Amino acid sequence: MSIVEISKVLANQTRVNILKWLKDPEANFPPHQEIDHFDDGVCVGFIQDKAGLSQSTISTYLNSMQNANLVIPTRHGKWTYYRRNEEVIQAYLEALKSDL
Amino acid sequence: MSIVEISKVLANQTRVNILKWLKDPEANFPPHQEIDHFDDGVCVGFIQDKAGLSQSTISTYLNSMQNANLVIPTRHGKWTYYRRNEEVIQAYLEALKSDL
DNA sequence: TTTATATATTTATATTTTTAGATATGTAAA
DNA sequence: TTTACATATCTAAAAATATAAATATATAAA
Repeated sequence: MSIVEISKVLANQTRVNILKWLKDPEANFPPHQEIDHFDDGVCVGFIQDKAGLSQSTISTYLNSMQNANLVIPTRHGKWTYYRRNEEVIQAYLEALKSDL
Repeated sequence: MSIVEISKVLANQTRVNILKWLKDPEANFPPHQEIDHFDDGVCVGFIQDKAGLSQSTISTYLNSMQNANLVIPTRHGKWTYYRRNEEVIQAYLEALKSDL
């Protein structure tokens, strides 16, 4: 986990928004139909609709966020759900607080 | 002060390094000759030497950091000294903690 | 075992960032 | 009032990023 790598992810408003939205899926997304919870996060399609960008762009963003370990993907059938990786996010905040 | 704007500054190792170095000028830079303190920060030339990048690059970096209000410039004679803007840095950490 | 759907990957273009050389500007000293 | 020096700005090229269309892949349903 590097400050610079994670800062690069946060240097884009849509990616920051995605992280914020995933803090409270119930408040920010409609209920899933396949499953009745957000335990594994939110499916890509919902995130795409909310962000208003193309499917490929959102997939690329989620991939970069996953590479930085900021989100965790879980596949259920046809869908991939993404949730926040709270430990890494917290570690980043701590690293900033002590290093920066 | 926006999370995205400041994150863009932090998305570069040299700029992060500069902020870190400015936390402890005595430890990271030789003493100034014109003045005998670091109260207003460190002159551009010292930062440039330490970073090992060109003068114009460092000047550009410092300008972008100043635009984000992360550093404060003070001119003394021929020299410009840069110091951290602790309030903005702290506000950024708080914003991240609550928003992110 | 086709077909439909969700997501990922590839390809491509436009924009932004990085970086430095050249030049300009501000200031102090000669 | 030139000159020297510190820093800023301008210009430009290379690299990275943003973004989407097209295509591929994975999975479930028909």
